[in-house]
Amino acid sequence: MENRAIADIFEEVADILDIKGENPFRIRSYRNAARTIGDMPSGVAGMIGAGEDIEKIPGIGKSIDEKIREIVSTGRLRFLEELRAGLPRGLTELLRIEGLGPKKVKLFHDELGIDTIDKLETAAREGRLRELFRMGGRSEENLLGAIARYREGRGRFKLSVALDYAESIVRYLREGTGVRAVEPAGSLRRRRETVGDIDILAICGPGSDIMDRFARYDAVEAVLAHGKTRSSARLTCGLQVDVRVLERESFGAALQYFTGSKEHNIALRTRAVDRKLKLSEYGVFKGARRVAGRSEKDVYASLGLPLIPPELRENRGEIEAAAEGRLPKLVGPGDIRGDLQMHTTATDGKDTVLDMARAARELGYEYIAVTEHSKAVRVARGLDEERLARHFREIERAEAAAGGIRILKGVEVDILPDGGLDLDDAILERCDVVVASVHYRFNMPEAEMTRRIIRGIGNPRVHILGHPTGRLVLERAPYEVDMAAVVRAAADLGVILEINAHPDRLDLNDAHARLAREGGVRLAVNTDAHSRAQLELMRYGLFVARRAWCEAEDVVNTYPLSRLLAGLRR
DNA sequence: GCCGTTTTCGGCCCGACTGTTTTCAGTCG
Repeated sequence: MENRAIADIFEEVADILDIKGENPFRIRSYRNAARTIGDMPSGVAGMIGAGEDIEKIPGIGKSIDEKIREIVSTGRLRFLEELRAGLPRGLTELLRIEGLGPKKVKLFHDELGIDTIDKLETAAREGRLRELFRMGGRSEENLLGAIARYREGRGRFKLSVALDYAESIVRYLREGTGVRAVEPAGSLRRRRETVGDIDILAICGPGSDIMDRFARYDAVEAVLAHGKTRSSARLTCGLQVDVRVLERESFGAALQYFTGSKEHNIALRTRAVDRKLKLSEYGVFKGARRVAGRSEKDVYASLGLPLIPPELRENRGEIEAAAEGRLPKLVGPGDIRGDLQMHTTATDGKDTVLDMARAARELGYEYIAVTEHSKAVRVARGLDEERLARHFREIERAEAAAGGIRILKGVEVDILPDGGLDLDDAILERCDVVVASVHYRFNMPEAEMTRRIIRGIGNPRVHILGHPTGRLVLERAPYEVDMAAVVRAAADLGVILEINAHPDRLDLNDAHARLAREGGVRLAVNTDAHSRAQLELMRYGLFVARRAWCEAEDVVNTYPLSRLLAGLRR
């Protein structure tokens, strides 16, 4: 039984208790437990099998411990089945509609028998909802809009898309009159792989035109709200952007608050309460007196903490680590000395080896590895043994011509369905860097895919496992693979796992990368660039590495060339 | 339901906004 499945069961329990109007703190306990289990890197089922004490995990007490054991041993939870018996299945789905919470779901169900989204839509269209207590025509309109958005299923955007817009809007707003500061916040600032909307905070002097200026931004499709302190607009791409104007005295507290995550903020406010303080978006208060708020650093300091990097603010142990002075020194762009996966005109890349090498040198790199596809990747005109050998001579010529950068001879060899590799050992022996990846036959059962990958990296010529789950952000689910088993194998074999920096891949994701790091596996952050310009996508991979708590030491392409090469030989 | 440097009971994060009201419940982040 997967952690995800156990977490989903507790989420459903919480949803039903919510609709039933149960004690909100009891409900929160179930939601906390769901999140804790969903985030855990190792399988709860396995831990129980190994005799570990689940009840020791914070947020899991006697009752939930017993329920987890029941789920793991029987695959079911009687408590949930009893709860379900009391109400129609569609009711919990109604909670997913924006603006609809447990109270209204219950009201609609009790008064009008609404238990599906279709019935809700009909009732709203027929104007029957406005008959109910505290409901009106406006509420019906809003619900119809929310239903439409829910059905469209949109709402999240890739970080790269949102970041491009956010950076452009921030630059644009900073040029306005009377604008003192503009900073993006939200999940964007935490560098989550997808974001739902963009939050921008500003400090303005008197007579500032910032809100009018924002409304005139050329990608704005519709202004949804236009006030003195908060404006909201939808861009033509569908992204919603909120701009808030704040007082300088509370800017740090607001930046902290709007950066989140919600879970991090709740934990932080609890810490404030423990210290007889109150934390809100306006500052840290002792009674009525503000003791911090101007900068984020002050806010954290007033709670006895160093500044916690935004990427870590997920309430996944960062507050405890900060309190104990063991926050990681996160890897950053300045640490990167090279890039270990890229493609050129020899296969499906747009630029030559020499162009790529010169562009990498411009970025200040000491080395790159050129890693063409192998022959199994037909669409990319992948190389066979003979063409790869000829390609190595081109690499040598390019290295001489580029001057001052080492071009490692590499390949991205396919891991075939049976776990064999797509090229002879003899040619792989001649490579400085062998990346092994899966590119087709994704729909295997988990056990088979896990065996395939572990056998693939078991070939001692392989140095790096490329994009280890094959997912494409918001487009293609990862293939089914037991990542904990792959991490154990990589640790035993000394194989490096890749964080593919391409913003469409970001694979490994943050949770898996952290699992790898904690399992003693080293990582490589590679762009998989197919053009010179794409070499600059490195930052997205670094965002993932940072969210995974990685330091420079965890990432092999921060090493000087000699250390890198010494570490690659197996 | 969980938790404990106010420790086995009595707490549990905070404030704004919306739409409906004439004083506020529900929802959101």
